[in-house]
Amino acid sequence: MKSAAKAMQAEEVAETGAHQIRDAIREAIVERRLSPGTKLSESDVGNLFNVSRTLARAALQALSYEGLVSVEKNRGAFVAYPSPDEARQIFAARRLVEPGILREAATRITPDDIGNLRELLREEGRLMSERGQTARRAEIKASGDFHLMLAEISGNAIMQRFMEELVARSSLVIALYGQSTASSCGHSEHGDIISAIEDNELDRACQLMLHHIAHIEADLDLRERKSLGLKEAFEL
Amino acid sequence: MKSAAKAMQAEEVAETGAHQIRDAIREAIVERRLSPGTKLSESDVGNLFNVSRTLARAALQALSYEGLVSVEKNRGAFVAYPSPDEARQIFAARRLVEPGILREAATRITPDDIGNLRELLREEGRLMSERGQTARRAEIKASGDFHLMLAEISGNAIMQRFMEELVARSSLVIALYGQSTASSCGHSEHGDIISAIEDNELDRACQLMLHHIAHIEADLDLRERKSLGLKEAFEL
DNA sequence: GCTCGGAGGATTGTATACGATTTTTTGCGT
DNA sequence: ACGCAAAAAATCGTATACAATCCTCCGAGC
Repeated sequence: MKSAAKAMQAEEVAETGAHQIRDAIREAIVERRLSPGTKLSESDVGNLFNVSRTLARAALQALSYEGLVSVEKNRGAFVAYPSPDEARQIFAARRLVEPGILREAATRITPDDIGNLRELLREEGRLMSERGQTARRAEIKASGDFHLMLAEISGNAIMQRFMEELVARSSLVIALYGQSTASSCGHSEHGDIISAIEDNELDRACQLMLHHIAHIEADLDLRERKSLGLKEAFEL
Repeated sequence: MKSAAKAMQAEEVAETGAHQIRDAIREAIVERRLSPGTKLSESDVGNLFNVSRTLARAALQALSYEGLVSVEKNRGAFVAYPSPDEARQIFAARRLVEPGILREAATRITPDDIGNLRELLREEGRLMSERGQTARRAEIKASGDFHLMLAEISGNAIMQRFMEELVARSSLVIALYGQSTASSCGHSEHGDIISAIEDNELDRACQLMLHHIAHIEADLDLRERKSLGLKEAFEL
């Protein structure tokens, strides 16, 4: 999927250096190697990648447009810490757009695409059975890639980019509010959706997608954690 | 709408200076004072706003994330010149998300909101009957604001931001491919949609929205204009 | 002992400087 | 005159420098 996506999307912005840094940090965030709230100082980022603050800053700026990083004036950049309300909005957005993307994708899907999707699924399953951090991270990415691949198949680069943003932000939300340590994305549900598409049961596929998203959301505990950094943490 | 929108959205990024510049340029693009393809050199932008290239660059960068400006490596930034295919994708995206936004908005809409919408409509109508460039520009903005206000009412800041991007890019597309010099957005159709919402006829409202978008799109001539900058322009 | 205030350090905001790349111009040769 | 090549100008890419702001910590005062 990576090469295909890059190819059709045209390289657009480039911005040489900042691009790589942005992608590297985004990947770290999505794979949850960077936790929400972590400070990303411009100097540190610059030193880490051996570039000047100029580029580090540009990368952080870019990530803030995607909602993965929040920069506070004169205070610095932090890995985004989505509020429960933001989390709800992210999933509401996904419920709103994913059925539409699915419908669009279904009208253009080729046997090749289905092959690729099933391939991705197998990979996902394989990772699920493996142990270890790296496998867990790869699994997180793979489960998101399923949704992204559908967006890619839909042929609409704009919706694809939007979905990339939503999936990435979802990863943050799950990191923050997810309860089950299990897979972030019901694996079997992905397969069911593909099957429904194959069988040309569009409406059912959409229903499954909605259920799937609701499933992910149901695993969240979206109560305001007011950090209780006050004395409440010790009283009682 | 402006103050309400600002208030609920939280100021987020700030980035002080670049923010203003970005907004100013975006407004100029959306109101079509800047034509697609116009070069926006960093120095010129900087001089124009009396800031350094650093901030000018940041603003252009930001606009490129919104798809309003395309920056080409080592060549500079230009007001985006959406291809016919891009144009189709923009409207496909709108058809995909606007009904959903409308549904969401309908469940939360208050009498106050309806009042504001009707107010906006009256303003739009007033501008339509006026002559002159400034009136035309204000009308363009007002017709877009109708869609944006619905997104705002929906209460989903993420969808709202996405719609802002789509509406802005639509303006570029219409500037490039629009045929009728008339209003870019069927004025009466907006009113019909509000009425349908008021009457609680949700499905009809969505249908009207889809027709409305199709209407706008139908006014476009999306044939590849290969600029015919060659001799073809004079042969024959 | 606690609070308030200020010096010091750290970090961001913005400007400027310099090297790299592209575009334009100029001038030579044919 | 035309075309091509090299120099000049313009513009971007990145680094560095300086100013402004914020945070920390220490000391004076109550």
